Amino acid sequence: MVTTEEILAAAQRHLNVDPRASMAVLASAAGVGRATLHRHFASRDALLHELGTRSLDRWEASLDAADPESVEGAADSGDAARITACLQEMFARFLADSDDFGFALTDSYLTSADDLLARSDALVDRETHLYAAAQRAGVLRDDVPTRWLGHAVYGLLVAARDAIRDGDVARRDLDALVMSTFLDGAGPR
Amino acid sequence: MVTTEEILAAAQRHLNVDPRASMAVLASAAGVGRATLHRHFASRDALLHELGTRSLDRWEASLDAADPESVEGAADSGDAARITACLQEMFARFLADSDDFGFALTDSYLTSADDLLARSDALVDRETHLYAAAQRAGVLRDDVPTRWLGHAVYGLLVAARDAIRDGDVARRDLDALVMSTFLDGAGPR
DNA sequence: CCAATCTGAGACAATAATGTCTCACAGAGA
DNA sequence: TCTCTGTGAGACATTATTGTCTCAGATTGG
Repeated sequence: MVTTEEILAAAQRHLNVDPRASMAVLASAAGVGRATLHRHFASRDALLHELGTRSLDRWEASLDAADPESVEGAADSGDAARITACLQEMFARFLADSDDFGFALTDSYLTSADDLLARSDALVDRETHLYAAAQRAGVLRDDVPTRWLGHAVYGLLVAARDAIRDGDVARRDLDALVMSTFLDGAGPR
Repeated sequence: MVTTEEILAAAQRHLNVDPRASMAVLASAAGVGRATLHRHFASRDALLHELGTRSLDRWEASLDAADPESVEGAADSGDAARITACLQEMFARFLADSDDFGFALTDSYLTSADDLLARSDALVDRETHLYAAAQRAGVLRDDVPTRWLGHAVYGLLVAARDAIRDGDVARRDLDALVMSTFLDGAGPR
């Protein structure tokens, strides 16, 4: 028996490649009849909305894991090592999510529903606060807009997903690679 | 009168937001009747294919501008400054393309047609050679896979597009910001 | 003014997708 | 064996999309 989770995973995987995939295609991609797919999700919109919700849930959990409140405290006390560890943890979770959940942060079904969009904005704000704290603590450079850091992280996540997809980077190296590229860049050591 | 170029630009802009946009939507997005849209592009596939071709043309032109052959030569002679300038030029062109053309590098209509996919692969290889030369010349770190550098650049282009879209970075600062983030990272200066 | 050209609106048939439904059937458990 | 639940296949009406076509009106250029 195919679980709802498996259907969602298959759907996301497939929608990443072909955003126009129909319910019939999504059903067979999940190894399930079209009727069964409709038993899990009344409509295509419902499926997309659930996919968006799951993505935001993961994102939120990753932010929780980074524990922004304690980061704020650490920023005040200048505990750079603590903040670096938080960032590392958060990145690792982002990467893990993009692993087994696909990668839906900016995908189209996120920007379609207002409630998802609002939630997404709120999470962006939370994450931005974290980067701002990191800047104050001297962990991240403060000569660039704080929000740029968030975009750069997102971009590196895209890079990580693509690199794994193409087999250009081993999964076990990915966390360190992303963190190192983010902090140190690609210039000579 | 609306030119084919304007139609393509509008279509790309719209498809970036909603990949499922119908011909009717694309037509009105371009401020044009549906019949007129079909006069420019016989089918939806034809439109998508043209969009993909244009993207690859731009990409190729940017690679040409970076003049990889001379980069190869510079790598051998260790002319780091020359290579850095090539990278800078190429990035600037990439960013300019994402400006007025949208941003279609990995979009779905690229991966659908075999000829576009093959061309894309060839361009990836060319670009990879450039990064490899940069690594040999000591302009880019050589402790990471060469292909990772390409993915990282692409990710930063995504970041740049999003940052501009959200108004988080001024356009005039973008080139330097992307270059600096790529080479130096986001860690403290 | 006039002709040639291009346009948008919309009719049209063909096709694809959606959502609902029924039904036969397989497997699990009593 | 006998339910019982869930499944896949597929029929079905509805709607959306596609691609083609015609036609009246606007624009352009002579």
